[in-house]
Amino acid sequence: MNGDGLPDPPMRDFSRSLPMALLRAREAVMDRFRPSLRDFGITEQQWRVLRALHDRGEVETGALAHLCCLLTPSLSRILKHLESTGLVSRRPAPSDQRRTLVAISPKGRALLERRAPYSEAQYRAIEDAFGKDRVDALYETLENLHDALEKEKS
Amino acid sequence: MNGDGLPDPPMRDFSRSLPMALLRAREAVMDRFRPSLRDFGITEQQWRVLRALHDRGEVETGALAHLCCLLTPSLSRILKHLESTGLVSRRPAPSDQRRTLVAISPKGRALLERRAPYSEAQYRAIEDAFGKDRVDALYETLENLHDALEKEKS
DNA sequence: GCCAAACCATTAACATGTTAAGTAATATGG
DNA sequence: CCATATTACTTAACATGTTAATGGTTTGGC
Repeated sequence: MNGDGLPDPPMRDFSRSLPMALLRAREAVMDRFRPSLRDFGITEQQWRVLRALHDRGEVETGALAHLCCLLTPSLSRILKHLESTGLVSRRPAPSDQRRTLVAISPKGRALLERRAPYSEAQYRAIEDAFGKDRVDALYETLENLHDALEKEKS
Repeated sequence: MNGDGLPDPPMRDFSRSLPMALLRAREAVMDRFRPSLRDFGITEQQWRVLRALHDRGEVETGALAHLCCLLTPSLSRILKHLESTGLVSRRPAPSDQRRTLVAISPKGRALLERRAPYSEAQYRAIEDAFGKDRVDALYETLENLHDALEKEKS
């Protein structure tokens, strides 16, 4: 009871956890990509960083974190690692010494282009297994959910 | 070029990453739940464990990991922590000394029941923002995607 | 120009994710 | 029975997730 004379609403079934449902689906997808990531000796997050820099060119750390869906403390460590292995380079922004500009190196670009076909092959396998139209619809649903929840934060 | 005289297919746009789309949506959802988790001093993963044990009673470690979408090394550390704070108890299975049975304690159940209303309130807010029918449809899509990708592993 | 506030990145500390190796108990073939 | 393989869980090692604190930079008001 909760003071109004009515019982508390029952706790939802454990199977109806939205974070778990999203996580489970994501893990099923990642299972397809992990083998080639492992073969190329990089992590999922490192791949995201290389991928973003390849598309966008030189990017500030904060913007890069947002693009890759990483928190800046995580990105800070990841960049330290990628820089030490020569896959990216960093330099302070000329106009604002607080900011750091990050760019992919030729070595990083080469790694990206070697793995890309393996990644694309898995995307095709996923579309074959689930249907390209359903995958496209899922992208849209997920973006709409994200937007609906972000909007409320104002 | 790749040997057949045709150019490699272009790399997909960075915005079309299924792992990232699932992660972004999940983060938007988790942003709603993190404040109360923090207030009650437990992590998302610890909550999942308590939630599963509340529903299922005494469960073996391996089965618990599967239920909570955790890897067994992670669960091993989580259980050590939950046991040290008195929220769960462990005992060897009588029939097979390799197996460990885990159960929620009264203290764990009390914590669960105190936080549950905050969790439920956020589920209602999410359904209000996105629509209950669309949330239900998303659960089904995610489960179907999971099943379609798992089926191929045979 | 000066100082407090805001900003950007990093570091710190603890918890979990991921893969590989280790340990103890049980099942299995001979 | 016994040696072996298999199973269930734990440890280990390294990378990331999460929150708080730190340390330079810049901005804005004065």
